[in-house]
Amino acid sequence: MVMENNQSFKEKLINKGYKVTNQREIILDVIRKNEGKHLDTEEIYDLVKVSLPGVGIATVYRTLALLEEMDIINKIDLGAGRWKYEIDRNGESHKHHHLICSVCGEVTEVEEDFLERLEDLISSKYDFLINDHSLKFYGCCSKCKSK
Amino acid sequence: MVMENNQSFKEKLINKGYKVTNQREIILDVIRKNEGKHLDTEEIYDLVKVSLPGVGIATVYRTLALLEEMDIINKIDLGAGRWKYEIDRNGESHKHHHLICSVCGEVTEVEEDFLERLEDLISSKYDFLINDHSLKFYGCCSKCKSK
DNA sequence: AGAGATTTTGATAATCATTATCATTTGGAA
DNA sequence: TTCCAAATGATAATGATTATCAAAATCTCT
Repeated sequence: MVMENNQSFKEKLINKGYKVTNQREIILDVIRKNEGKHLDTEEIYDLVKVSLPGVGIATVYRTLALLEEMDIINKIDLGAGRWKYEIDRNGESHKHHHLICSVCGEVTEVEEDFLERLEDLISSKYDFLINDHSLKFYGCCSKCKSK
Repeated sequence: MVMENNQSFKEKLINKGYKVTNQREIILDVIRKNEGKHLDTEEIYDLVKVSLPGVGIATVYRTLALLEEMDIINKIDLGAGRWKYEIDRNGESHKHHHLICSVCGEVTEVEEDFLERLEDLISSKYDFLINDHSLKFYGCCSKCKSK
């Protein structure tokens, strides 16, 4: 029931005056063990129920909001009403882009950032202070192309 | 009640076997007259009621879906559950980006596209056929900066 | 370890946006 | 003008998320 690298999570909860509960540990564990997939709330709920059959969906919503507030996870908006949760990597989540396959829905991460020059141009031309960006490419992944 | 440049809209409706109604003409007119603003369904509904007090919200939803299907408007996903409708410009809607102010919510269009080189890199490296992209910058607009 | 104060949880009601249903009205061809 | 299919408006249904609240669990203090 207890998993790797959650000592710091426990400490963070205690430091903020929150209580350490089985539900919170298991929900974070499910997100950690499924990095790379893009799970929605219902899918996280189903996976948590494997370890904790009596868990309520409201607890999943509450815990996801808590983890987001604590900067442990980020809610990544994929557009078109789709999103996923992923572990926060020291605020570096904006350093990658997403390829979203319109056929199978697969989401691939592009671990690069070529936008610095464009950001400089835009922030001077539009007098806009850029804090973050989101870049998504929609199309057809290699697997679906070959079918 | 009748407005400029809706001849082609009438023709398109007739060509597709749809009927020309006051509701459809007024809803498209409201969207045309408010280009640049980013209206959601409720705001469009309120503006349509000025000319057509008895209109139902369901008709607004139905007509927006119809206009989208006919490629007359595009639903632009701004992320974080926000979106706007804009007139389709021959499929060139992806040729601009959006600056979204986190303070006042203002949406500014950036009428440029610097992503061609990046698209080439990504499509070869990831074997992904890119049909469209979405690029959004989040931050603070000039008006909010000066406050 | 046990009692007590407080937080968290699970069940479920409430909410909000959107979609479906259906009787009535309307557009447009004959 | 008549007639039928399509469109509309009112409202019920839906689905996702949030709020409520009594019961259970956590953690502090002894």
